[in-house]
Amino acid sequence: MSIAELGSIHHAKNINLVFLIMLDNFFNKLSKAITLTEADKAIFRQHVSVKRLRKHQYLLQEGEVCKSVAFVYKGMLRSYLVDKKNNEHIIQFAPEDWFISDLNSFITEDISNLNIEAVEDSELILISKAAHVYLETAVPGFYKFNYMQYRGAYMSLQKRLTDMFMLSIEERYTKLLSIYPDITQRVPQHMIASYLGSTPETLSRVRKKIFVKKD
Amino acid sequence: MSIAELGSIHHAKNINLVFLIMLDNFFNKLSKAITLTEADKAIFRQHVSVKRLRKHQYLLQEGEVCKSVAFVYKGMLRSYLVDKKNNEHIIQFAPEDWFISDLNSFITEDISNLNIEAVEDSELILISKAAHVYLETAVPGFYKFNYMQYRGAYMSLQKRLTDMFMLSIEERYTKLLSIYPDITQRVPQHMIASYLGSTPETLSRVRKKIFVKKD
DNA sequence: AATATTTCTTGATTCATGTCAAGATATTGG
DNA sequence: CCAATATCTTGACATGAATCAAGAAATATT
Repeated sequence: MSIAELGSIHHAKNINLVFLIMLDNFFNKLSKAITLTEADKAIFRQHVSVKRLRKHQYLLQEGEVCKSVAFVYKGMLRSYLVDKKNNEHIIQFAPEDWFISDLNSFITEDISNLNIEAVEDSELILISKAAHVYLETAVPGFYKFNYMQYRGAYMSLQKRLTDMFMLSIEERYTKLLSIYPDITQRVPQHMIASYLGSTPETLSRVRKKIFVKKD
Repeated sequence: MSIAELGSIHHAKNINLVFLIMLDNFFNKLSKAITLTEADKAIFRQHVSVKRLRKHQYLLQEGEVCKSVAFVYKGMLRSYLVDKKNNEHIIQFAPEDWFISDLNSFITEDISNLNIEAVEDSELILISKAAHVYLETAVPGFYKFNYMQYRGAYMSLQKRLTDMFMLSIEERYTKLLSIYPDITQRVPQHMIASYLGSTPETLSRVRKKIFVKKD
């Protein structure tokens, strides 16, 4: 649903207000890294759209091309892969203020093997490929933002791979608990297990062990 | 050794020539993604240095801050971590035409937990932190190059994590063989095992199994 | 060429974690 | 509020890969 469409339906005023509030969050996120002028914000307003997803609905299913980058205003999404044995492997969680997409598919326009699904009812701001390309030239700060975003994402992923190599499941779990207590509480444990590269049973046993320790 | 220093020692002409040849490789690498003017190249010549490393020498040892990004002109480096049990875990190989550093330490200037070591006698072009910052503004194309470099590195790492989740050691090994036959031949097998998140013994058995299949 | 060092292979054993199954608990929807 | 569904726990067992150890092969060093 683009802003143009929003303007044409009932209660346009309220819905526009919601749209503007959502965008404010988005601008705040960008403003932590770059400076945005009012003119910049106006350009964004014309080039992004919003989308609502109920729990279990998909933003992207494997086999499709990833057509947009999503900024999560409300709710939470997850991206995951399904292997030959039908096991899910979670790549990323994206709660409020995070971005999510299949960058590879988005850039190359190849078919994605990733699923991106709402873990909760969610509200998103979407930036299409065309908009993304346009915005990077129209708003130079956005180019800079993405530069830092990619660099940061690379460094985080490096850390995650390091943890996979260096830490036991127990250590990885307690680390996740301390860094993202929020996510670990909002998401079923079997998804945490999947994110950590383990199984629900094993994580359950790890938790039992941790809680015995603390008593 | 900076170009200025190079100019002041014996056989300056020859050494300068080597320096220029090394830089040409570096410029070719950049030119695959961006356009470099002669003026740009001149700026680079003034802000990068060269370094030779004999096999087993370090570019970076854990506990130090990563002070430069290295472009490998000749030879090969590896970056790796050492865990509590003194096992090495290889993060990256960097043969000719690749870059290597601990990006995290380089950016944040925090102490690195990574070791970067020459696997073969190597010749490098080094870009210091100050030079890197300067070059990104003095040569806008370099900023753009790094944008793409980080984005690409992120996508590659995503694939590697995916492979760790989805593929067996055997599959990961054959995939590595097909994508980087070069690296797998130049490096001892126990390092390949480490890169794949396995042990020398297990990789040896995997290879045996693969070769039996092919007969 | 000879010796030392590194690398690779193979067997025996151990161990962590996955798998399967069943029941308990919690959550959601009519 | 009850039924249906999803989630979590626990036990028994299987299995893949790590570990330990020793010898073979290859490579480097003098």
